[in-house]
Amino acid sequence: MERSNFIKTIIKQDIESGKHETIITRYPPEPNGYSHIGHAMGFINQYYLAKDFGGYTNLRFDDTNPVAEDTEFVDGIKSDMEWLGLKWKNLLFASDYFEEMYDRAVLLIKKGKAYVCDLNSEEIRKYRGDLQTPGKNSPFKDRSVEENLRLFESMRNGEFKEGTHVLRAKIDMASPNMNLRDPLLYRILFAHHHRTGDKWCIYPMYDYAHSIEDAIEGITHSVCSLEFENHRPLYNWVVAECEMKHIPRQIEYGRFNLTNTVTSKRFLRKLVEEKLVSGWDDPRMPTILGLKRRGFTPEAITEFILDIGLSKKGGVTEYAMLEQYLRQDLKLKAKRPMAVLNPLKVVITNYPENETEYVTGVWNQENEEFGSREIPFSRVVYIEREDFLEEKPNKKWKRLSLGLEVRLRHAYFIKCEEIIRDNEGNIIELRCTYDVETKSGSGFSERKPNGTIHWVDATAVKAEFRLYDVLLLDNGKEEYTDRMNPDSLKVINGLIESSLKDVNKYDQFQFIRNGFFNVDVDSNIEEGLYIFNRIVPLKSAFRK
RNA sequence: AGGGCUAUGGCCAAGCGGUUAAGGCACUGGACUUUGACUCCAGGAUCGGCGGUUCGAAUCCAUCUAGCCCUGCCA
Repeated sequence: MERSNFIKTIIKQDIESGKHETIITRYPPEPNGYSHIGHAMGFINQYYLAKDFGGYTNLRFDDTNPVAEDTEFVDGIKSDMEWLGLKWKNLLFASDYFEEMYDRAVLLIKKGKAYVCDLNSEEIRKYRGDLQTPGKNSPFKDRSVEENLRLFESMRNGEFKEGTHVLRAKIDMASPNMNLRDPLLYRILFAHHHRTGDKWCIYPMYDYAHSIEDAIEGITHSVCSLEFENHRPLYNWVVAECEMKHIPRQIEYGRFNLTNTVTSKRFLRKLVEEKLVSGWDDPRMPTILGLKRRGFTPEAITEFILDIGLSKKGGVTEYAMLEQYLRQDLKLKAKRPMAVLNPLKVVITNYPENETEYVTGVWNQENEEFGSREIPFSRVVYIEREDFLEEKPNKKWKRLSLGLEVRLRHAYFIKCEEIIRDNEGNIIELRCTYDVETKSGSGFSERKPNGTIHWVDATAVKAEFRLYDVLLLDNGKEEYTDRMNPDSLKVINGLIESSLKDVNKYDQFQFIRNGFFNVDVDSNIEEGLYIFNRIVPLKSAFRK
């Protein structure tokens, strides 16, 4: 069924009524940090909202506050968006419009709609009143147009210190909407801008700048998050009073949240700075950098975001949903080799010594394009420790136990005959026998094994597995700091089948019965250092 | 003299006056299975509460309740 949401409904109506022919949206990040999955939702939605109707999206950096912004983030955000596979029509910057914004501000002054205010920030706050009390007019509100013009030019020319003067819209100090109590339009900032350098020392505020940017670009639907609802009257005021030809429409939707993780910029930075994670690209981070390194795919993320939908109700989506979209996407894309994370040696006593045969394993039975590989099989193999229990615990146990028979996937049935222990009683080896009649593919059907387990042979290669879990626990605590999952990363050493010797970084696999993994960038294949990130475990109906 | 917004099954979310109230995720059964995976079948809501309008309301009106946002020279 076609996805539907309230914004698409609005757009559809606007097209049917002839209000718009081409739909133009924009993704307006501020280049002051790394993007995360919440930002991805923003761009993905902006992109498809336009694309679904044959329109396009602009990527526009909202660089109106030089104090926080930097080119490093511009480049980072661009590459994040490219990785997601989203294409913008125009790459733009708010700073491209500084001159026009200035001219429009002069127009506002001439119309008597804006004035230079000499109050300092504390005074402005006092004059603004509060939620219950109306504000008072600034004593500078009634300056003459000429004086305002002169003062504003002096601001631009750097004749005043920071904080001494601002340009304000003349609206209504008694408005119940705080945003309309003569909001600031320009402030003085002697800061070096990453694109305009030192050309300007006055910078427009968001509400003023954003409206003009949208209008200049002909944005038809300026989609933003809920917290800007109260700003919409100001947005419309600026567009109207600045006499912009094109009138964009701002529409707000509920921002996306995910359980068991954070997208708070402040907290993410804290994680990095306090080394609670290895960096902005730590595979546990919800940053695009982190998701990429973890092995998440742009396709899964996009489908997930699009399926969540858009509404005016800000909700929290369960992390399990994202996981399932990953599995679905990777299912046919990944080969399905075998890896044993926690090896237990098995000696097949009735298999001839010094002999090796090869068994055929299809890479992915649901995607024949991958073909198959030949897996060496001989007297010694390794199985997963947890696939063996001395006694079958219950009728549902589908693994190996003493006296029981299981199939080694792609190979033979083996039967456990004896357990070898060390001095402390730990199981260190299993002695089994195999049945040559039961070879995989032979059509043997005389009896059923107690299950099928994965294994690796003696030529297996050592590998490190990094098993990730959610960053935050649901423990009822308020503070993120108190919700940190101590087990968000477990590193274990195991074995991968030797056919995986020539993998490449970022290659994705489904290790049979263990989950989806990718090759971490920390790997050094040439030197035999194999590191795998668990992208997501397989679902499991197994219960103790 | 506060204002704005939201409320549909555990989560997300369609629905726009007449439908047995879509779908996805989760969960529970069951089938299948050389991955306890995948796949397949089956299972659950009367729509925040109370009134009203209407032949008919999740959809319109009123009111109540709950939650979120707004008093940066941030965006």
